[in-house]
Amino acid sequence: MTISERKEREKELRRMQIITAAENLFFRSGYDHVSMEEIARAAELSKGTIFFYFKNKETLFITIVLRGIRLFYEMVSDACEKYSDSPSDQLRTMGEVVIMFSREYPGYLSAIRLFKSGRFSLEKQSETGEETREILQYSRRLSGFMENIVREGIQKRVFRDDIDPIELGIIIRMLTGSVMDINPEIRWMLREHTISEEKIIDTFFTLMTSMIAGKKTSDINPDMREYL
Amino acid sequence: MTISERKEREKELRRMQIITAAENLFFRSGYDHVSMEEIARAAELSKGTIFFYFKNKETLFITIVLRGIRLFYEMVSDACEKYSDSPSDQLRTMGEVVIMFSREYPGYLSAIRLFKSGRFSLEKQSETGEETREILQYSRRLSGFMENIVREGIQKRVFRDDIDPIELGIIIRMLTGSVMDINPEIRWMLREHTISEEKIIDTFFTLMTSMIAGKKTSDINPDMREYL
Amino acid sequence: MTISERKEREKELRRMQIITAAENLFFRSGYDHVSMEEIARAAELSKGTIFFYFKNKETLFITIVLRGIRLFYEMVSDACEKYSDSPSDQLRTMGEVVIMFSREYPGYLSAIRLFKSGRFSLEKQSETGEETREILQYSRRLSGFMENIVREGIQKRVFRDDIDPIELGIIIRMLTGSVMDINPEIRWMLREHTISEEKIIDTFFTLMTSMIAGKKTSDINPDMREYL
Amino acid sequence: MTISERKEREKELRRMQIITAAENLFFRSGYDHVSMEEIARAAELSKGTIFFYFKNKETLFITIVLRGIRLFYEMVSDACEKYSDSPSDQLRTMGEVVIMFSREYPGYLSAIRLFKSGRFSLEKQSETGEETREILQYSRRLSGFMENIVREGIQKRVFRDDIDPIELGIIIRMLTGSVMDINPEIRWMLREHTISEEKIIDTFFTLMTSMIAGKKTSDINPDMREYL
DNA sequence: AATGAATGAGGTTTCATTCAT
DNA sequence: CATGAATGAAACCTCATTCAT
Repeated sequence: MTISERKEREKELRRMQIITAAENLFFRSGYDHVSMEEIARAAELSKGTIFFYFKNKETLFITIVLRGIRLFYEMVSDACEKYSDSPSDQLRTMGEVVIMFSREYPGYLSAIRLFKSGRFSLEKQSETGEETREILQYSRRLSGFMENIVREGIQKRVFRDDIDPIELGIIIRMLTGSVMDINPEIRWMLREHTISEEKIIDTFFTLMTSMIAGKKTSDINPDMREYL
Repeated sequence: MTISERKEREKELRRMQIITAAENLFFRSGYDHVSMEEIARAAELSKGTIFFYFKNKETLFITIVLRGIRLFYEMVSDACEKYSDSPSDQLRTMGEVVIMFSREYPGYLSAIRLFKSGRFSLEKQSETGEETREILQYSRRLSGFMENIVREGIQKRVFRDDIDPIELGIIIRMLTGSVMDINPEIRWMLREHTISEEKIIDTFFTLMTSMIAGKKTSDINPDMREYL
Repeated sequence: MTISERKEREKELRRMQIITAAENLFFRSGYDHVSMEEIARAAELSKGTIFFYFKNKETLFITIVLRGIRLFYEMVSDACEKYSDSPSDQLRTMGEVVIMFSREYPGYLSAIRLFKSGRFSLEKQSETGEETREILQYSRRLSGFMENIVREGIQKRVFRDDIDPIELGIIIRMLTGSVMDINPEIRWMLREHTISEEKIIDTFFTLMTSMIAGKKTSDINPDMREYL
Repeated sequence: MTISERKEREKELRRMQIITAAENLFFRSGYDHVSMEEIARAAELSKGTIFFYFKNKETLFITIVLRGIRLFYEMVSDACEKYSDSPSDQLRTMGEVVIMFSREYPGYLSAIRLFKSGRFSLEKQSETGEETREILQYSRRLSGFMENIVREGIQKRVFRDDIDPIELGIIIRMLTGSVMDINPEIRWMLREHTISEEKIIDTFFTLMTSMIAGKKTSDINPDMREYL
């Protein structure tokens, strides 16, 4: 059995070799500016081999997206396990993870963004279905984390309860999204005012926390009682 | 002179004819999936003519981006002129413009996003320089609007003053960006919970306003003190 | 108008240039063993130009098939006009045309055969529809010629009338087909016995004529009267 | 010895397994549209194994052709043994076999036709020599059958003797060939006139028999006397 | 100013065949 | 014997761009 295991391992190695090469190129030049030929050269394999491992350029890319989202998920889920204290802290932790990810792996980030832009969506469902489905799963689980934090925050009366918790959850998601999305323009503004990314993000979370912070119970919207 | 004027007018007309055709196609199918051939057919002109008016496919696209950002700028500046009341209201007004734009002109929005994604950046500077520069100008002016609102808000003591106004401006920009970016995923979540886009956006601005609003220091939630 | 006419003529010339080059290669090596690259080289044009004139390798091939069948049709129709004498003679004339074609243009012949073999049929209907339809038209008209001869032969009581004229027509088509199909094997046999193709074909038509020749009218199958 | 025998048997089994799979695919989709990969999958073996048993895709195909022609030969030779009666009946019998084969094994038929079309001929002689030679042998033996019938028919004075028996033999071969070749076009005509294939073939042989039937001996061509 | 034929580099993909294990 | 990973040549096709008219 060890022999087939070794083969399995080697095959996985080759896959990684290809993925790594492809990642570098995609991250540097963008999906459209990279050819399978280049990927092959970078991986020191033949073009045919690339197509042996990945049916498509698209499939290869989506595999990378999947890797990215999986990585992000691990980071989030690790962080959530450690700090199971106050919802506020969890939220900030989550935000920190988001920022870390967006700084450490900007390539993955823009890959994920391209994937979600609708560029790849529906046509070739059958071919890439496997990975696509998995990506959606992770997305949903990530949403779950967020919702849990919000629900807990409201239950524990540390988050304001005059807002539908679901809406609050969604808005927090939107906001965190905006943090990940520190685009070149913003970056340029920061440079111009010599403000570090760390600083702005810190301020951002300070504001967000204060925004979410709890209110007196007398203000509680009766419709929302059920969530408490 | 009238004869050259007519020619000028006709030339401008042709340009518009092309831009309109290209817009429709780009907005429907995305930059990469539209060929110059198609654009020519849609504009009822020949491929050569397209290249006579636009050096490049890229230049043509950037021209459209410019149109989009100009349109956005007009909307914002119109809105700002009319409602020159309280900074809070101005802010909300601005948000509303943002949302209106993103709903009325989603095509321009994603064109702008693609442009800012770094896909078109540096290589062909010289060729597209003209338009690119203008786009940047509008971007900067838009930032200016925001900064003014924030500055005014702080001066009038309606915005919190415990935050660097520049940072506050940037963060507000980030947040408004996140609203424009109501992506498919968020949209899907909204549908699942039967929450309308209008509702979520209204809530969003309510929250944002409260976040930015000036506070008496005595109101601070003790749990949150550390963040201030 | 002369200017656009000239352009038209030149375009037609290019088409012919390509067709001629492709024909030579297809006839020499067979459809699958010829690449568009080769055709381009042979036509002294770029690959792109070939695809500008012909959407497909398939379309190019079918155009050649159409040329072949058109040529065949002209030959047949010319011959039929000249010799409007006895049906028997018409039949023999037709046979002679068939043989001439199969000897002069064996390339076209096998192209037509490949086309009819079902290799190209249904998948890309829309793309090659135009030519395909025309090919079918010619085929049908050719069948018409044959049917007319047979009908006339029966009416003039020079063909046997104890056979359903429709069946007779079909069989004659099958037989003439077999003449066109003098394949390598048969050819090899002829060489081995030092019999010329002319000789065997002459004999063939002698036999066929005697086979088709009329019978006493008393034998007429009553069911067939209507055709007379 | 039993052990090597078993191995031998198993090897033969594998061969058949491959041939059967390949046949099905070739017959369904045509030589060029079937890949070795597909064959391997269908045979539930690996690609490498296919190449172990058959040097080539071509060799594999030719093996199938050989199978087809062998099968045809068996059918003909069986039929000839049983009905050793009159040459006319033998001829009809032979025709019936031809038709049966073309209806029962259309796949083999078109494989044989492809093989004879010159597609595979000369280049790789050395590699496929063995099978090719055997195919030729069977072909020749089949011709022999035909020639014998004709010779006997003439000797027994039931076939016309005003025709060179060799020529007659060849023509009969051509004709029988035309029956095998009931191509889609003819088939379509038959359907349109609601004539069954059986009917047309019956009529065909009726006509052929009458065509071949004997003449008065006084008409005998003196040159042909030697054959009698 | 307008045309559209011509280009050719580049893209993705397929597949027969080899070979180390 | 059997496997299947690896190869790489060659296939078909697209399209932005140029240029003579």
